[in-house]
Amino acid sequence: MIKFFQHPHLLVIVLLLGLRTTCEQSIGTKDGIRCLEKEREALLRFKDELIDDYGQLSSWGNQKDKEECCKWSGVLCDNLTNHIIQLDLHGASAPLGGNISVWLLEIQHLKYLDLSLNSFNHRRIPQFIGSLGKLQYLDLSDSWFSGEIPHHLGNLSELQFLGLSAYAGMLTSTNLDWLSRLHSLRYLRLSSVNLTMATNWLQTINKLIQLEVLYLSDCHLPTVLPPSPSTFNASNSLYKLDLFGNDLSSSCVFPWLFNFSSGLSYIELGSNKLQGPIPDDIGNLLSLSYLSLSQNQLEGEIPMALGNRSSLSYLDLTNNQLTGTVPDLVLSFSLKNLYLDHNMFNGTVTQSIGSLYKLECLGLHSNHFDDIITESHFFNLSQLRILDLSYNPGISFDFSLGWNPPFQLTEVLLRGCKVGPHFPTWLRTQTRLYELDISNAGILDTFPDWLWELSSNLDDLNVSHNNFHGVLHDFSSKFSTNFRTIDLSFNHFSGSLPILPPNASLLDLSSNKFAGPITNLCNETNSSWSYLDLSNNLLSGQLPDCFANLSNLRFLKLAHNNFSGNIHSLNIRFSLHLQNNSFTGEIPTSLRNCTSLAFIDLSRNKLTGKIPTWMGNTFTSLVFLSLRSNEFFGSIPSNLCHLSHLQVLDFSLNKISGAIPKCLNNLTAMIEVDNESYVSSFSSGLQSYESASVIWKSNEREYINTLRLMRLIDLSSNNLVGDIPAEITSLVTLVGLNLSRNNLSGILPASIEQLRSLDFLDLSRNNFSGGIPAGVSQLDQLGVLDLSYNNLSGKIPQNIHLQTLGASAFEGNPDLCGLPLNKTCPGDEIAQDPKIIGNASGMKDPKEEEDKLISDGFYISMVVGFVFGFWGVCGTLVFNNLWRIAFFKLWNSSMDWLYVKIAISKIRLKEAFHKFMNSLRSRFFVSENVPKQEK
DNA sequence: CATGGTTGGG
Repeated sequence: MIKFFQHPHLLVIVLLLGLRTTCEQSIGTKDGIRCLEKEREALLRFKDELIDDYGQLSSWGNQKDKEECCKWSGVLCDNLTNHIIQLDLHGASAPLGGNISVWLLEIQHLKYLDLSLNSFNHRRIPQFIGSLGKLQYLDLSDSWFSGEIPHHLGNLSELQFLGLSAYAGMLTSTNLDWLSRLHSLRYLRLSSVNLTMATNWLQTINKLIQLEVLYLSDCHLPTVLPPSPSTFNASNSLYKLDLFGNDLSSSCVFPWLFNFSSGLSYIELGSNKLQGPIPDDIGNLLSLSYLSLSQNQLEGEIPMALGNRSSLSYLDLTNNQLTGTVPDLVLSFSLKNLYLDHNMFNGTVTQSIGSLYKLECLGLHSNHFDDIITESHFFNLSQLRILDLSYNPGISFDFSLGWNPPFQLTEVLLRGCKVGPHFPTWLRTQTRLYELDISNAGILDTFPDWLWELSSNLDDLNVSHNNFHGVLHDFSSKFSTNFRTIDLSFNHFSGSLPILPPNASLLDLSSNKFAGPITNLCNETNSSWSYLDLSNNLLSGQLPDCFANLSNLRFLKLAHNNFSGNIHSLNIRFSLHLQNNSFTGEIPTSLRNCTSLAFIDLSRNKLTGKIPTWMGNTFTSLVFLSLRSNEFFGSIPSNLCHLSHLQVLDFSLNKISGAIPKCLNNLTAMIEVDNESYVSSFSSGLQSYESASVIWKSNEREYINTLRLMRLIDLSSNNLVGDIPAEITSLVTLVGLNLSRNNLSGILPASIEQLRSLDFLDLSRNNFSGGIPAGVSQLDQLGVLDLSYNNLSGKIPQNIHLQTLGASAFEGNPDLCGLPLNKTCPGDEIAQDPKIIGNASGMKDPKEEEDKLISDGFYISMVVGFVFGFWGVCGTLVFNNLWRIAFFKLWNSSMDWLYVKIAISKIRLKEAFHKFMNSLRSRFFVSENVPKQEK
């Protein structure tokens, strides 16, 4: 009662309602109107507090012609009593907002209430909904409610259907006791409700003995031990169970699962932490038609008990560590979908698959199957639509030249299989294709012209990493209007650049032998193009004017060609790579409009002029800026210090003069561990296309994954004067600093010891004087130090790490003394300990030199970055083929690099880390070419 | 029965 008085408006409403009820005959129609006046009144008041931007409730009103509320949209009245029994106000196409008024309580006979897919702006679910005691159906899913689910819903004892799924854990329930009172519940959906604290979830579910359908995906369910069989009282009616994405273990899930009688027909357990073998008991689930155990850590073979059951039509075991052959017995004739991708299966699976005459989708991607596939394998598979045999290096094909397959495929994915040497002619019969990937498939052939006109639905075409040669003819009039991606990269295509589909978004023609000008790019208005990579070809001439019209272009990569002339009229959103061409003139002012650029590489051209001051104010998201090896002059504008996301600044090999700006400490990305701008580009997926070449310790290398950890300032080989501003030493995450080959002078700042992440420090060939600050010996991540050819004096700090860097780091400073130089300081004894000093002559053995390419410190920090970065992006990649492939490529290249690194590393960390990396690698990308681990 | 959204339906 006290609570009641805290809400005086409730009192008023109840009094009003009471008055009406007594004054009114509830049954009987007036002028053929069935609608009960008090219910109409309540609905109008209910509507008053809603926001109906889309006019979903425009039929609700108090005008004379709208009197019949039983005809209002979403309203259903009972045929006999005329009471409103159903309100279907789901907002799939026209979401409602605002507030859910307590006037709803006046619709006391309501059995069905659907408010799903609306937009209630983080409001709480009203407690009073628990007072609509006649409700049998309640759906509040995905309506932007947030907070704790009110336990009052537990009063709805007639409820059979309850949908409360939420967006990304906006709703929580810390204790599910309220749920156990809903004895009539047949359907329950709490997907994405945060149930971290609901340790009683399993007990609660077990009390719902009428339950038929249960969705608990992405709920953060805590792992609990299943109840002991004596207390177990599970529903016999459950037939559909979805526990996707909960990190549940085998010991939690399986014992529980197998206590249900044989009625379960749909089991989704993907993305959990199921480990060990698939239990034989799975064979007791006699009604099983859908089983997904994907994305777990299951090992061992497919149990025979799963074998040949007439009901199974969908089996997904992808992304586990399953081994062995796939026995014929397991392959049920009723299977329509069979996904075994990313496991370690071997043997010949394909013969038995040939009898699965209902098969529509077959995924065997990334296994170790060994087989020669012939026409007879496919004889019965007339329903097949999707065929993915990618990354089974042991699979090859033997089809007769005129083979006419019994199926019409929509997806053909044969990446990394032995398809070649000739282009598979049977594809010519497949006229419904929308995705074709025959990349890296050993094809040595010319490109078949008919492919361009094969299917009007072709979306994605990837023939990269083969040996295609010859000229591509102009088939622009035959292009599929659906083209999204075309990847012809890493082949030997020659001749002039073909006319490209105007509606595609990703076009990669890089690493071929296309030659000559690219003026025919401008034949169309290519406003859909988002990614254009023509790098590593023999293209030349000036850039055509049309680039400014490519209004959606995020990536433009023209690097490593022979383009010349001025760069003009560009309109790029994210990444611009023009390095290694012969561009002349100044940085174009049109770049001022490209304010969202994150990567600019103009290195190795013949560009000139002053570095524009507007750059610092324009590119607020810039991460990478290289003007290396051009003919820029003038001083470094201090405006550049506004580039707070900048990680790589490379102005080396120019004619830049003046002093180093003191404000460099404003480059905050070089202070912070994680760069917001970079991380956001990473999570948007853009990053998976990005790479950048960095000169790292005299070697050019392509940084892809690890780029996000790189922090580099390279101003070497210019005409800079003055001293090193102490401000630069506040860039504490800086990994590389190269100021060599300038005319810098003064003493080295003592605060240099703050640069604890520094792996590479080159100050050689300047006029620095004074002593080497003792703090340099604190830089224990340093892999390369070069202070040679200055006027430094005094004693080299005696520190084991510094001395192992070699004498060459200090030579050319006549007044320096002490180890590792051969020159003893005045008054010092010669006290060499060969074990510590090693080769004091300054000569390093080549192996050691290689080791320092990337020092241990950078390598460790990469691991840290990897752990954080990888997981964030992996989930989105797994399901998007394009990104997945791109990422996979990057992954492999970075892994190769790591293995090289590890092989030559002398650190103890090696073993532990190696295990860790291997477990990751085998879990997610069980793939070929895993280098042997060193003992 | 109840799978669509400003997000996955694996």
